[in-house]
Amino acid sequence: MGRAAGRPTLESVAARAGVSRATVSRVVNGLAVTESSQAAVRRAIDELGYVPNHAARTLVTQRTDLIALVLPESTDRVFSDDQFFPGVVNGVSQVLEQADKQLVLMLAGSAASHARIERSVAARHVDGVLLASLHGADPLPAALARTGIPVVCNERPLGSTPLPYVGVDNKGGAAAAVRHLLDTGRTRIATIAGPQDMIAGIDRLAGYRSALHDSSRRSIVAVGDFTLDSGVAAMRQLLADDPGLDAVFAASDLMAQGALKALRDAGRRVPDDVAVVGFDDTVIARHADPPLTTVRQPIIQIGRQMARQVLRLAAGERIEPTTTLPTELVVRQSA
Amino acid sequence: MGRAAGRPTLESVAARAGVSRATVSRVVNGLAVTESSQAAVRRAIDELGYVPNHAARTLVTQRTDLIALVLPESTDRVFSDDQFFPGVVNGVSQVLEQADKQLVLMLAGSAASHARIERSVAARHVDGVLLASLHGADPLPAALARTGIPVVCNERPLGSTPLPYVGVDNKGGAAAAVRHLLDTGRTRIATIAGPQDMIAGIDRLAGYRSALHDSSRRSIVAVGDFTLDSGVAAMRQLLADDPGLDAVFAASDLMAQGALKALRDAGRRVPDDVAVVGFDDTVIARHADPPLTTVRQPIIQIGRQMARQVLRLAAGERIEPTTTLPTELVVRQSA
DNA sequence: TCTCCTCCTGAGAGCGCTCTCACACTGAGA
DNA sequence: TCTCAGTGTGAGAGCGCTCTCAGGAGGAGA
Repeated sequence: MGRAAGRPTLESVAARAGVSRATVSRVVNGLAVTESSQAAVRRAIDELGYVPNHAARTLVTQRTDLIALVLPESTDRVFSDDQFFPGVVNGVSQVLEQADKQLVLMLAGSAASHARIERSVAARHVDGVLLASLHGADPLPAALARTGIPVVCNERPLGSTPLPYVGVDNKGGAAAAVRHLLDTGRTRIATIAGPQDMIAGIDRLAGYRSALHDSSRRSIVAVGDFTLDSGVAAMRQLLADDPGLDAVFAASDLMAQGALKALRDAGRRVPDDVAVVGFDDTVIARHADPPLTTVRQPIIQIGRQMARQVLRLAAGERIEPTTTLPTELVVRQSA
Repeated sequence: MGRAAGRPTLESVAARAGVSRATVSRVVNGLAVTESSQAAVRRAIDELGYVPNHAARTLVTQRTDLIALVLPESTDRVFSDDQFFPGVVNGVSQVLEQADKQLVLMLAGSAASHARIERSVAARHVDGVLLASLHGADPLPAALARTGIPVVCNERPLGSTPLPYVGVDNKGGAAAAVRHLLDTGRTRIATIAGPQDMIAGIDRLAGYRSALHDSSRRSIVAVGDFTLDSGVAAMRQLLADDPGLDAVFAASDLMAQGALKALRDAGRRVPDDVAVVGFDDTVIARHADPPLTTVRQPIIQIGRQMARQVLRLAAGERIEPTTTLPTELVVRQSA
């Protein structure tokens, strides 16, 4: 081999094909070139096994072909609770793969990692950022927005920074759940709400309230934090507050599962004594005992749509800043 | 501002601090420099908000500071089943964060993504690769090994390519589970094995067999694929094969949960009629009904150790190619 | 005072790519 | 035959950094 050690470069391909570096670059990037040089270059590329040097390209184009997915939950909780993040990762990764971008995962558990992410984004190590699971007080969205890099959130960010987001119809889904309970003859319908510093928590409670309000029933509310244990605790609380309740809408499947457990412990039968509806439609719901009636949200679609939006922004296109995906009631045996 | 538009460069910092580019570079990289230039440079960096350009640095150093985590499961299944991957991601990300590396997530579902990953790795877009959840026939490990890039696997890869790996004591854990069942007076102990093209499936079955063999009991085996549904099916099969069995060791918590369901459906009480032991100690185990006795594997540790090993390799250090982490029996109510 | 060694510093090359710009070449129209 | 578009191509600069190498300053030893 005449060439020096190491990977082949544009230069060596050009030499072999008998053209200039610029022409090889054109072929690689799909620009206009005569049939004959095209063929010569392609052959040289194959023979040499040439692959463009990503860093060199980034240096001049200012594109990194990297998209960050930032999960600002505490590192320990991110993946352990429900199936939401995995689903989002899945959807995101499908779209990025098609666009030939890579997914950089950043877990923003500690303050230190917060700072690190900000630095990394500000330094344009990535072309865009996907931000999931926002809490109310989180300063990260605003900080990232200030860097001027495209940011797309999962759910409408609380606080004053307007950022494009992809959400689901939490309110409509919750209302549909409550209406289902009303339609099946339930009269004292409680809810286990999610954390009130997250949109999913806030809007699902609002949906519950509005549907109940329409039927002039009174609301019975306990608040959890989307975890199973909090669902157990909240259900106990509700039973203590109103032993006569005959239905409960939980703002997550995990909390619904906790409710099932607490109800079983309290000797209530589901759905005979108390009907239970969850939210999310994760695997948990299908495998619960009894299988859970729940509100499905299209998790993978959320990921896909977030990725599509951030790619459009990164490409300089304008986008509709708000996407709301539909939710759908899935009736199983618990209600 | 005197400087041109865009982010500050080494050049502009140097100008402001009244030193050369080389000196600024030394400060940034922590090399020897006099106190006074040190201070001047640091001030200039602060005032300008300078952050090194990653691409430019990569171009010359040949380091990308990126580590890939490749999950070669089918894209749909990766995250949906158990809590294994999330845990690994968590551990990996903790270590990478400390080392100031970024995590690139690559889901290798389709053949196309396989090819894309190989190309990306061969082109040295990453400094190292972490390979999780290998199946027997997977050609990816060998292909990646050929690129000369550091690769660390989760579990000993099947096939002829010797690669460094971080595994757990599957055999010992399974044996401990079976011994516990024997010690508590069980005599007809079945197993729901995992897929036999994965080390975790193979070794856990081997552990079951060896412990049983030592006590000269006969083995009763059904094979699942680590999913809940397969656990249900396998348990039904086992009950049909041997209605008198009084214990079952499942090679994953998810399959154990499936077994619980099938046992309940068949009217058997757990642990009174049939004792059940799982493997993994995921959240599922704690929340099962009854709470699952299971073999804990230190999932986060696996991730951490994999990351540490790949970083060492990437730094040119030699490593012990094999790490086996201990497993531990956690006794709850199901056995 | 002179030499030698040590330590810090700056100049400059070069990493592999893209992209502008000017030039050559073709064929159409005058 | 000459001009003028129009098209493809090559030369060369430059992206922002690291790193080698030579030179200059300062102190120690003769």
